[in-house]
Amino acid sequence: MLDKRYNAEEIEKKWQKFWEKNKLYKFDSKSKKPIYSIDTPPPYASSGHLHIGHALHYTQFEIIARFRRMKGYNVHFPPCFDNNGLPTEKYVEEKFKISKADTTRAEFRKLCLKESRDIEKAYSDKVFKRLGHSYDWDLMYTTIDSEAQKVSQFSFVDLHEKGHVYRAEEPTLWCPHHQTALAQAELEGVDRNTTLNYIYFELVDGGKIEIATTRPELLPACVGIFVHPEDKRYKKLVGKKAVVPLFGQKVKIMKDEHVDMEFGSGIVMICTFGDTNDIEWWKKYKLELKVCVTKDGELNELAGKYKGMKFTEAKQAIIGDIDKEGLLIKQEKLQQNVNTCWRCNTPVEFIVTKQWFIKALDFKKELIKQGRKINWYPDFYRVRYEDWTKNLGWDWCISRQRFYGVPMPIWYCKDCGKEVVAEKSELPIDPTIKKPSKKCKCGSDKFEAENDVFDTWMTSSMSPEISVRWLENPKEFKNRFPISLRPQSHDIIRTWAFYTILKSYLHFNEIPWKDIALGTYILDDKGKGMHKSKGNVVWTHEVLENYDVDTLRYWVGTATWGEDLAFKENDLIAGRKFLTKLWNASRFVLMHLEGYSPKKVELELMDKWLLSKMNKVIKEATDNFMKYNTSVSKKAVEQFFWHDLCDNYLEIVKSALYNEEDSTRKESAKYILYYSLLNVLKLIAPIIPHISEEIYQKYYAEQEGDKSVHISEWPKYEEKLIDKNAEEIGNIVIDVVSAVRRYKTGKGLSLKTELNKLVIECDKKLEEDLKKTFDDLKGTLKVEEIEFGKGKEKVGKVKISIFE
RNA sequence: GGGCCCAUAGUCUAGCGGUUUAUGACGUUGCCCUUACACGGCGGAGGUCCCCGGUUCGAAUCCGGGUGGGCCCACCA
Repeated sequence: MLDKRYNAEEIEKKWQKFWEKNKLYKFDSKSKKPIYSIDTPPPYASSGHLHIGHALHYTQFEIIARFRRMKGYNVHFPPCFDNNGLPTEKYVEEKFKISKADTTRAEFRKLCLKESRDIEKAYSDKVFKRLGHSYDWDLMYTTIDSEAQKVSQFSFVDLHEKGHVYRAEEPTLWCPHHQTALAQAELEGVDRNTTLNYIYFELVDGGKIEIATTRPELLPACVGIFVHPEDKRYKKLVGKKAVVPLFGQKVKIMKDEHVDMEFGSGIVMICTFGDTNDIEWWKKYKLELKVCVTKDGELNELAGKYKGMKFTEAKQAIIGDIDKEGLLIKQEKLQQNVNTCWRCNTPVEFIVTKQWFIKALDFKKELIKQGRKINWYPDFYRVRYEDWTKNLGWDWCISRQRFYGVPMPIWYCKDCGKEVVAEKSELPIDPTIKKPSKKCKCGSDKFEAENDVFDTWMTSSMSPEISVRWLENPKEFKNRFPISLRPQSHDIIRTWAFYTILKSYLHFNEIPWKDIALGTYILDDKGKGMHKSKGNVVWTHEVLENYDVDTLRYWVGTATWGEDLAFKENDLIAGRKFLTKLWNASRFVLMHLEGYSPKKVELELMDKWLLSKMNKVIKEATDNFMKYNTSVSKKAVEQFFWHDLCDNYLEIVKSALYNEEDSTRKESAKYILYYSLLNVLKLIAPIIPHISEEIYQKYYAEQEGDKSVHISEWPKYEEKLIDKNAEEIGNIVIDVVSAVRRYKTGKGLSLKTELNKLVIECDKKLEEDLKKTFDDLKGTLKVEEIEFGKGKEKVGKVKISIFE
């Protein structure tokens, strides 16, 4: 039978090995069961990445996988890693103190790949397996695998054929640190203080105007000036020309309603490019293009003597010179929110480069419609998706000037300049290594390979297709798409969710998944986001040094999907206590069930009471798991187990169980104990799989004939076992028990103190049924005699009197 | 500036129109070694259910308006 203490470490390892060895969680492609597939988020395979928040989020949907498996689904649950992206590249650069400029693309990629393989192994063993996650490891994929690359490139080629991609020379969001183009979704706003400089511009025909700017370093690229059409102060300026200080170019003054008369002097200068507004007006009024910045964030020859200076340096130098010329009027402090690269927080610039785009703006309406076909949990996050989609301002820029990533399968003809996109059949391909299979249409066979790689989301947005092997098995794919569930975190709705929905729409005119569930977002104990840079990160392995895996998982079970949760170590204690209670109660129950096999028997009233409650709990737990309300489900089970089963039912049947003689009471109690503990184990197994497996294996596995509790059948709700009458009588019994306990405790008496007589006064209609529970009551309360009569103290629906 | 979410005892949380004199846990406190569990049991104390209006016979629960927090987005050159 069960040991006196639950030895977590040993038991966790034992069953993890058992599950792995028996391939318990293997997806069965031949099974007739309905499929439940999960589009697992590929975690970054870069070191020091997975903190307690990841353990929380990944375990959260792992619980769902376990539930669905028991509920009779053929669960398709692949593990995966994202090793294709800037984090890996940056990490390798830092670790080996090299930059992508010092090495060849092939060499660099090799280093990246090795690094991520090591980390994947470490994460698999030390995080995911350790947490008891039930992936089918044979389904593992990573985003740099050739299959993933193939899907990613295939997607590009397919969309190119469909006319949904284009290459354009456009002002593009640019990260001067990473030296690459970015997508709108990769921006992060950062508040900062800056200086608003008021500068004089001289007018060509005499006089001067005042312009306020935060970016004086862009003066060399100034191509126009705007005032508001209704602004009385400046109406007469429209059509005139002004001279840009220091740089001398003459620019036209124009009018546009977008000018804010209240801000600064009410006159705006346009530089190519300081912000999105500049781009808008540049396009609208077909202004000249003047580029004064380089790709690494310096000024170029257009800036004359300021050439080679970094922006901040140039800003100071230029303002200094303007001041010297007596053109600086005043300076004001200004709170500003600048868009920065989300990975390095460097403010982004707009640089005109040739980049590849996937069309998104044309499909806004359809994408919102697609979003509405998907079930969002919680539902309100759909609004966030719709807001993002509605407000999109740019098509998706997918080319990145980086090394480590999926190569773009394109060449350019050296003679006619036309682009040649790879054939679907030759994917995956690295155009820098292989040449096109055909000549260019112009007859030339000289090509230049595209050196860019895809935006990492180009691959991530295909995770449903990769995970269910779209290209490997297109026939099967049709049956498996859309996927059942996308679990993800809410901060990447605008990227991962959006791009995935977009891709699935463009390729298949289909939604990628039926459900999308937003996991719990972790905060530190003070309610702030966890960031390595803030030093407030809690690591999973640290927590596991002091707490068992199931204790941690129990805590995960209390988290609500879609809400934020502050990590407080104290909250883990509840789980630890629960495990102890479950262990001890199981010891008690199994002790009495030794050698027992369930047989149908006549049930007593209190048995029916428990059965009725149990069925309600089964229904509640099941319904809530179906809706991803893990915590509600868990709470219901816990309540039933701890209070109804342990505190009340076990105490009530205890005297019968310890009675040496076999009795019908003992038999019916055993029958109830058998099923109530079995069902509790099953209902809680998805959340705390190790301890429930241990208890199950010690007794139930043989009785029930299942290899493991985790592939056993989920408890069925039986409406015919809901018994309102038994519940009413049972609740009265519990009230009476509680009152007598209160009486004894109030007098400082032990609960086993014997009492002489208990008198109950109740509705005559209830007497007959209540009488049936007198034997249970006598045993539980150690009372000699119970009778109906006048009661003194009101206890719920009845009155009682106690005689010592 | 726009959108979304949240607000319940010292802390976390359930309830989301009447079944509630608001649930459970952590913490706190008194009693009890009760043939599973003292890592426990039985009790107790602890709450203007953020504020102001409204709807209703009835509001923690619905509506409107505040206040405070969080998140997402936009943005002023």
